Amino acid sequence: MAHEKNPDPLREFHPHNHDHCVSDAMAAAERICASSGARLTPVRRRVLEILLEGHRPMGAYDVLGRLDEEGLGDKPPVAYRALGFLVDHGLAHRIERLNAFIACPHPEAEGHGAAFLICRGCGTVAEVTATLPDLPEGFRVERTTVEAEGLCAACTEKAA
Amino acid sequence: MAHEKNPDPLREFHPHNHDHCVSDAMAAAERICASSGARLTPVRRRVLEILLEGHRPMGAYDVLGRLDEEGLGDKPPVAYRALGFLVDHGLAHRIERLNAFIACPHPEAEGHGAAFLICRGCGTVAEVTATLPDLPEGFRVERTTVEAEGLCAACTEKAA
DNA sequence: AGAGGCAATGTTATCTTGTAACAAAATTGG
DNA sequence: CCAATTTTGTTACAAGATAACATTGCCTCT
Repeated sequence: MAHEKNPDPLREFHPHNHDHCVSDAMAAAERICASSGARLTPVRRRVLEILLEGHRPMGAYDVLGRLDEEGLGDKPPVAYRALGFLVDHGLAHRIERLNAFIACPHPEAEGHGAAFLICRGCGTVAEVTATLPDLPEGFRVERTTVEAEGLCAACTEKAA
Repeated sequence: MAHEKNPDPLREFHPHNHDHCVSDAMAAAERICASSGARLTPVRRRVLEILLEGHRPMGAYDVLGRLDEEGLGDKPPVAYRALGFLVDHGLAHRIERLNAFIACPHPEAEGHGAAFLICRGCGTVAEVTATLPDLPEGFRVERTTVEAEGLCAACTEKAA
């Protein structure tokens, strides 16, 4: 078999075949856009690749810098629009604590409540699924932001 | 007895005696600072009052505007420093999705995981306690951000 | 009281992040 | 092909946040 259905939820914190992540996620993005009719235009596709290759949260202006190097645009709305598209379609997430964006490693599994583990040592962010516990009744939740900052295993050891 | 230990967790969304919230929270803040040796200086105290009176998330510049009206300062660091102090001491919280700050209604109950319900209809924010579900092992969580955006009961009715 | 140290404030300037608004081009659907 | 819609290009700014350094006030020790 080619790869597991449910890989290590913290693989972001370990060495792993990252090209694999990139190609898998790009293929998933193509499928998602094809089936929903959304248009994965060149800039949008490239921004997704940049996020995937970066493999860490990137600010909108970091992304814009990359686009500029490649002649794909140098004005803020270029980056913000592409990032907005990716977030709207579940292909990327915004990390509120960091004012940054990260590619979604498994966009086809969406609908789940995503949560993010942010290592303050190495800056790595892992996306995990975490259903919120019961909140009080009488409030209709539409979207959640769940982010946990702390230390990954490797950085915990280094700090000890 | 003067008041309940555990009032309606969603009281933010209902009419309630708000002066009561303010005086209770200010008294709690005084106690917390006194016992920890932190100094609740005039600007810090006034910023906390402003947040409590506003009773909703306020941007740093909203707060600064109020301070300016009162001759307490007109430069960004004045507001950011006071807000930073309040957040560090658990007297206020930062709402990441809104780039805004809100007073903590029950600062003496801290240590809990706070979560915020943000109504996109009326802009009201309620703080509730919510313990995060089990995240994967191997990551030491130090701080969490849990924010849920949606509609409160009143705004849900209005929209129907 | 005076001196030294530290916490808090005052101020300047700048940096980062994000968006409104409108014109031009490309794509889609009839 | 034409019209409608979406996407892109661009200008200009709004909003949010902090670095750095000077100054003031507060506490403590002798």
